[in-house]
Amino acid sequence: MTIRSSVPTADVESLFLKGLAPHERQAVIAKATRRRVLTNTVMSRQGGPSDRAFMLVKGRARFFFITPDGRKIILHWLVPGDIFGWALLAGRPSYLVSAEMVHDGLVLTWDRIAVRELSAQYPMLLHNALSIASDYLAWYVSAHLALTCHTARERVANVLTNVAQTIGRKVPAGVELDVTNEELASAANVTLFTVSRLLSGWQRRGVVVKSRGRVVLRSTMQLLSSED
Amino acid sequence: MTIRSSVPTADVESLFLKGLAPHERQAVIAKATRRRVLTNTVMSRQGGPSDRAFMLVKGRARFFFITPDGRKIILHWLVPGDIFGWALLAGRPSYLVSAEMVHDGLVLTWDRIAVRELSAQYPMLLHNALSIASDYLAWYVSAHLALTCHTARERVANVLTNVAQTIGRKVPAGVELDVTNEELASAANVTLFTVSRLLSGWQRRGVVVKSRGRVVLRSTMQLLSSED
DNA sequence: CGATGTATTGATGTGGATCAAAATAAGTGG
DNA sequence: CCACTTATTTTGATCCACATCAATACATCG
Repeated sequence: MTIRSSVPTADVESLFLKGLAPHERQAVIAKATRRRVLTNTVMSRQGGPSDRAFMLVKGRARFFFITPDGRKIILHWLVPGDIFGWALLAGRPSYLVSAEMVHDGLVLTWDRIAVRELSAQYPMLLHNALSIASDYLAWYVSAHLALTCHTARERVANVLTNVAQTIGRKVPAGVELDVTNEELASAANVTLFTVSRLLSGWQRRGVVVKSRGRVVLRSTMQLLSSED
Repeated sequence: MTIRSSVPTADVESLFLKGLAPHERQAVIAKATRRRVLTNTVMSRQGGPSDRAFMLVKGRARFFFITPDGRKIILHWLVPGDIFGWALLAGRPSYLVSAEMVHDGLVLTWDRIAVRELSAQYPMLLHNALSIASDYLAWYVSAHLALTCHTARERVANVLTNVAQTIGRKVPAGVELDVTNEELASAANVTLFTVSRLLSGWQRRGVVVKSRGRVVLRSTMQLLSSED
């Protein structure tokens, strides 16, 4: 009765497990509990006690946080193989941001004890976590850049291309994304209205096709070019 | 001829060396080369090949990066004990941001080989690096928050209090900071003019005292309160 | 069919950037 | 000590990208 027989978790490409031998991966995965999670489930909560680490196996999730005035800021989408909640691995008492499921899926969960044992036994995991952390820092540097010296149009365009790369589906007409205006607005830090106007402009110029809760990107990028 | 006899590097409180026994710290430090560095020296350059890791022993440094349109964005001040350039530790080919000295000081430098050996021998270093990385992520989350939903006044006030905590000197009149308007502007992401106007307002209300290249914070914080 | 969430469109407002010009301060060399 | 240069700061006038507000239209579903 191997793990592989029940779910194909060992097949997932994960940066976190990179450099481990197959039997080591098995050992790491064996220490986790598997759990189905539904859309909108919040796995980690910003400021909440960090007592678990997670790996997304199936489905989609994303990081977000809530501002003091109650707005929701979407940071980053997660795909299978990504880990989150590793505040625990870093010895941090509480989670930095919240993570929620955006489609039904499957996650692996390690508790405090498992994390301690694993990181002691496989230093490679620490190395991989550090490497992932540095990827996030890179993401943040570019987000910082975008916030400080890109226009609203540029930020929305960027979010669209990023989202297309992570959660886009290829369809005959282009790349299809399941996102609402509100989500785009939240990720690009603009208002609903600005997103609506920008998308309308792009649709008029044939760059995108809109429908409720969905956008199809035709050519990936003549989103810029300043005319309306 | 111990390291300690030449410079008191082992006395520096460093999160990076936390949890190591004294003789282990010695071993880690022994693998580094010590170097005096002058003000304005750029230690790591954004996008440049990451072939060294550093620890600041004496003096002040800071992270910054240059935007495509040539503006300089100041991110974070460094104090003795802080490490930087650990893109290397994370296996990242190039530095994420630049780091420059802002006062003369002293740094420890590890080359690629030393870093590889040390991280293999002392997994605790990886753990500490991960912990430091998560501190930076926390900083970035709050910076993101500030950029998206704080006013110019709030951001400048925040920068002032942060800077006061890291590079402030206590003087009878309050806390003295060596910063120019331009530096504050760059860190708070506002223009020189806005900084000037805000500081003037605060000085009129007796919260700060200004002189060229220097600010004295009297009471740490009635910087807010919306009136001019 | 109404009910509810999502998207559009126009009118108006505003925080802070941008531009222009001058004042102040600190250094430099005669 | 003064004339001269260069860096830093100030103050006012103007402008604009985008938020905000208000009203309406469209989709989807039970």
